[in-house]
Amino acid sequence: MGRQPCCDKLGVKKGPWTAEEDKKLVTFILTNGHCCWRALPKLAGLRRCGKSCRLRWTNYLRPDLKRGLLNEAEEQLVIDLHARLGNRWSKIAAKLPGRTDNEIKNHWNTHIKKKLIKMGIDPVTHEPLHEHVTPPEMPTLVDTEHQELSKTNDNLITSDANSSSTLENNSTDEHRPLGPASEDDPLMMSYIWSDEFLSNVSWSFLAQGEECSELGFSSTTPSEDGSSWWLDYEDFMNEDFGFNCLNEVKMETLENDDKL
DNA sequence: AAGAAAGTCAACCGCAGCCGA
DNA sequence: TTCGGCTGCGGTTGACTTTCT
Repeated sequence: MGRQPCCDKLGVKKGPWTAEEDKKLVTFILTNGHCCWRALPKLAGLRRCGKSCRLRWTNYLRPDLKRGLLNEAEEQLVIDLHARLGNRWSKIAAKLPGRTDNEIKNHWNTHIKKKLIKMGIDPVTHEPLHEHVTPPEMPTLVDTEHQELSKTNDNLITSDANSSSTLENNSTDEHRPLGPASEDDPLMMSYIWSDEFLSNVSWSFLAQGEECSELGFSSTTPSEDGSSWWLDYEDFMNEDFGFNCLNEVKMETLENDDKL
């Protein structure tokens, strides 16, 4: 017998998401929120399982996500948190605004792990791998790491409002994108955050409002300009997700809109 | 230029925990 | 208290890209 599959396997698509699917998912969530992931694909017209939708949204489509590699401050924070929490990636991700557990996990496995090993530190225990091995970097990290990290972490963890800017300021990557439509993003993301798409979202607000009320979702009043859309979206995100960093994203987007 | 090897990361799988009936 | 459904989490896979030979 065994466990019931999370979704009906028949007719459920797997593999990479297409731009069309992304558009459907984003439009639906922006319009309706995610009531329950299991029902969402059907309601959104997607041939995906709810799990897949949730993952796609949380790891890639969420508007508050930072794109690009972790900067040094974030990396140090991950190392410190990993020393305390172990492989609890979601807990670690919770301390890094705009980062996902999957992203951090991948970065840990591909970059940080190797970096630590190279420095003679066991990435699992965070202890020196061999007592007699003291590479040049070792004293720097072992002796000063916790002092520095403590300072860094205090800044990063305790100040929600400043966390993003702190990270940005510490970043060595001058091109780190602030908003979702960054130069690193694929064309689809550019489209999603383009005026064309945003106007389509407004269409969706109008078109699906009736259906939403039938389903018991909260429907948002559509608006014709992008700024108002962001205000609605911000409310939605704050209420449903508790996101605070949208102000930054919003401002960035609005600034870009002004420039265009 | 071409094939192999290594690196990266999006996505999937299955388990654990929570919650309501 | 037990059971079943749902969500979230962490481990893993595999496709794609980049680097090396």
